[in-house]
Amino acid sequence: MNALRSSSHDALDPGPGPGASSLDESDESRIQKQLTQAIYEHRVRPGTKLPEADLCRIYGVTRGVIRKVLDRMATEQLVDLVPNRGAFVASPSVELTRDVYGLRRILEAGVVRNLAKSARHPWLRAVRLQVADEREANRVGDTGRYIRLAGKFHLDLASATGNAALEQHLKRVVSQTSLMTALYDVPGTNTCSVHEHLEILDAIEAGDYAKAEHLM
Amino acid sequence: MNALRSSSHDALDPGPGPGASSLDESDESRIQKQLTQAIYEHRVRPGTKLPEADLCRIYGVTRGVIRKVLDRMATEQLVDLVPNRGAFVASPSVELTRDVYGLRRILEAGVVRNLAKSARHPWLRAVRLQVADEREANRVGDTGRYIRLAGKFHLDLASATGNAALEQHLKRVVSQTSLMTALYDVPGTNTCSVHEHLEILDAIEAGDYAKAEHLM
DNA sequence: CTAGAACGGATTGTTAACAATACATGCCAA
DNA sequence: TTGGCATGTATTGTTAACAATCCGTTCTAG
Repeated sequence: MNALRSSSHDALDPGPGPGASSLDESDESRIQKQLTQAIYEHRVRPGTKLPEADLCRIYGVTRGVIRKVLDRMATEQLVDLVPNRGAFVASPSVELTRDVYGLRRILEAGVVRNLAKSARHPWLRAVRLQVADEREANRVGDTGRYIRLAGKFHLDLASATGNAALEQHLKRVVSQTSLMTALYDVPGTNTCSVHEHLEILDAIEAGDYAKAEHLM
Repeated sequence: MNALRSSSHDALDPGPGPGASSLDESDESRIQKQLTQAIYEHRVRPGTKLPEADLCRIYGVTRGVIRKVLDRMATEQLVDLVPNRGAFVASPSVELTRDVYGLRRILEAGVVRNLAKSARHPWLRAVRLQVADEREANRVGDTGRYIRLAGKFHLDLASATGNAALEQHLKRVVSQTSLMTALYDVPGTNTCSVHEHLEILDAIEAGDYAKAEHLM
């Protein structure tokens, strides 16, 4: 039996929640976002097969659209595309994991250094509130929400630099990172604790960018 | 008249040179490499239209293949894909140019820092020889070869770190950079001189990584 | 009982025809 | 002349049918 068929409210379907996506968005980007988020939030495990027909039914589109989305996500290394076998949620090797974490350190350090250039940080207040949400989600046990917010924290910092290219590349790396935690982390441990996030914000506010860079 | 039709040995066709690509490579990746290189070497200017039918004739494949390649290159921001209008060689804005150069600095600094971890650099000899080629290409006026080698220099350094993810992301950024020099550089200036490349290698060999990082 | 070949169903890959959109040309009126 | 409008052509976007491949099952021989 296929994992994707096993339930009617499917792991890939975000449901018609209140925070619906914008309506003029193309099918392709909408589906790609939903699928990416499903992988990101560990709702589908690495190695899970993603059959075209199932995705077509779930998202109500034709195979052409699904195929394009899968191809794009393959270039982002979020899915493995095996010829004549289909698409699978990617299972990054340990070597790639090491490399991506190394790259992530480089990018995050770059973020902090860029933030150090500006004296004022008007976004700090909003991010602090979000970290509070993050803590709450973690306390309640809403892992999907927690993972999403924990990732968004880093992307918000990148966004605060105003460097769109940096933000884009970090986004890709953060997505990959989530796959790797799904594979190699012991379930109990939290790789990136709420407390550490608060410490980072404190260091930035205090102007201690060296400390912030180290905490990353 | 279309720029792509204007000549029989087309700017996009690398010709059956001696250094042919491997034969078991898929059409898609082969064509993507050739098109990317054509853009990278400034054989097609930013804004040039890339009609599907022409590309089909040039590379001898069907529209499906071309379409997939163009879509992938659009995600890399090497081409702009305008709905119902077609594909154009990308024309990055000045803001994006600023951002990408900022990101490139971050990545190149990361490369040098990673290189600083290892005491010996057996690849240095080979890269020095390549820089000699680079100088020769520049002297003779073979701009295509010169641009290619100048870019390869940076990618070789990234490759020497052994971090595949870092190398991949830098590759993307370097490709974009080439588009930007085509747009915003005065023709005479060389953004990245051969002399600077030699200085960087000297700094690395001397163990002065701070200097190498600064030169980048 | 096991290994291997053969078959059938299911899934992916490709193509060619069709639909939709945009662009150029020519026409008409002000 | 010039601006707007209609028409025909060229180009892009989509779909559905077809082809190729793989996987699970069954049958057979050793």
